[in-house]
Parts: sequence; C-alpha cells; structure tokens
Amino acid sequence: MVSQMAKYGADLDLIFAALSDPTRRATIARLVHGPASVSELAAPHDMALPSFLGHLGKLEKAGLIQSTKNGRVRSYQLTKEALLPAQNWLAEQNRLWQTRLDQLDEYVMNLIKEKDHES
Amino acid sequence: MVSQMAKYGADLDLIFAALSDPTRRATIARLVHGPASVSELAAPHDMALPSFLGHLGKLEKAGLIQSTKNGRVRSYQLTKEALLPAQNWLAEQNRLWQTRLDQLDEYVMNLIKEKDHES
DNA sequence: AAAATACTTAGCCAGATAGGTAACTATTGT
DNA sequence: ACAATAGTTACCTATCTGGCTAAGTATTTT
Repeated sequence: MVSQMAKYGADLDLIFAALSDPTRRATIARLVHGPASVSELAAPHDMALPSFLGHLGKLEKAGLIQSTKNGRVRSYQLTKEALLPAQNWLAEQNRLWQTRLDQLDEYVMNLIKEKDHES
Repeated sequence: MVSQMAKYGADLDLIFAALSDPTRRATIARLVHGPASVSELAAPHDMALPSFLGHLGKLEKAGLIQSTKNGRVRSYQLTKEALLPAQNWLAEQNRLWQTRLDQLDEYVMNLIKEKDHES
C-alpha cells in the first residue's frame, strides 16, 4: 500500500512544484494530446526559448516528461503514469478525511440518541 | 465542465505550490484526522515557530486550511473539499491522456489490419 | 499583580526560481 | 559552401522561499 507510492521514483516535492506553474501545466496539458518538439511546445508561451527550456527541465527532473533527439529536433512526451504519485497522495488524504467525517457523523448520531433517552 | 473548476476560488498555482513542501503535506496529513492548534501542528517539525507559521500561512492562502481563534489558541482545520481542484485537474489530464492512448491503439490496429490485406 | 503560555510581527539571510540577452553547436536546406 | 533552423549553454537580475532570532501582544494561571 505505502510501498506502492515509492515505486514511482521522482518524489512528490518535485512533482507538485512542477505542477505549480501555469506554463508547465499548460505544457502537460498539451502533451496529453501527443508528443511535440521544443519549439512546438514553446510557441504558445510569450517567453524567450531559454526561459521555456528551464520549464521543460523541471518537468523532466520531476519525471513527468521524457525526450529523445532526432537530428536537430528534440521531441518530448508524457511519461507513462506520470501523474499517478500526485493523484495517489491526494486520493489517500481524501480517503482518510472522508473516514474521519464518517466517524464524526456516527459520533453526532450517538449524541442525538443519548439526548432522546434523557427526555 | 470548465466552470466547475472556477468554483473553487483559490487557484491551482497556490494549491500545487502549497503541496510541494513536505512540512506542509505532513500538516495536511495531520489535519485529515481532525482539527489542531498551532503548537500541536508545529510540534513534530524541528523548526522555529515563526518558520512553521509561514507554512500555515501558505496553506491558508491556498485555501486548503482555515482557522479560528479561541482565547489565545488558534485552531486549524482542513477546508471542505480543499483538495478537489488539484484532484480534478489531474483526473482531467489523465482522462485526456487515456483517450489519446485509446486512439493510438485504434490507429495501430488499423495499421496491422492493412498489413494483413497486403499479404 | 506577576509569570507563563500561545501565538504574532518585524527584520535578516542564503539559496532557489523565473525571467532575460548574447553567443555557440549541430543539422538541414539551397 | 553557406544560410537558415533548432536547440543549447553561459551568464545576469529581480523576486520569492524557507529558515532564523529577537521582541511584542493577548490570554490564562498562580
């Protein structure tokens, strides 16, 4: 269960940090539709190429994307199951929180029942 | 569909940035079990109180947690549906990606079929 | 009234981030 | 061969981050 999260090498710090920037989220959102070259990815962003390369670098370091170079063009693609560690963490917190709210419900129900016995 | 995401005021930049720090993720993970005071939350983290307050501040600005003060103690709790915007974004990207992979599958299948006809 | 508790605020510092320009390398097209 | 294209590398700068200490405020507790 817990070890399942360790399976995905790149850690949550880097993944969430990578996702905290709109340029980088937009790049992910582009890549879910298929691979693209550096300049294709950079085009929509009003920013010098070297600046944009920094973003690609962070996405890659976080393990979210991968690249290969053919001739002079480098092609990027989404890493398989890239987003799972983040999704798993969020889902787990959500699950624990729901569990807690259920317990709270039960607790409140008991309070009501006790009150009924008083009267 | 898209407007659903706008419902949650605090934006993804702040939410993902808030989640990119281990101290802050641990604080969320603590709060899913129920509310706690500043010093209770700070206790496990080897860090001066003012430093830790900075983390709480970011979680609060991101809309992930809320607080109320009773006398001299301030109590924090998780915001209802706090994690949904992040979960929704990730789920949507995942969905689009799966859709794309399915199309790719179909495309490959067609290639194979064509090859069969050649022979 | 004084001491202890529970934050809060103000200000400092080192390192990371997000942007930029300029100059360079490697491929491809003419 | 030369020009154009596609990245890449090397810096520079301003701002944000995450940590700190010191000092201040507001509530209990004794």
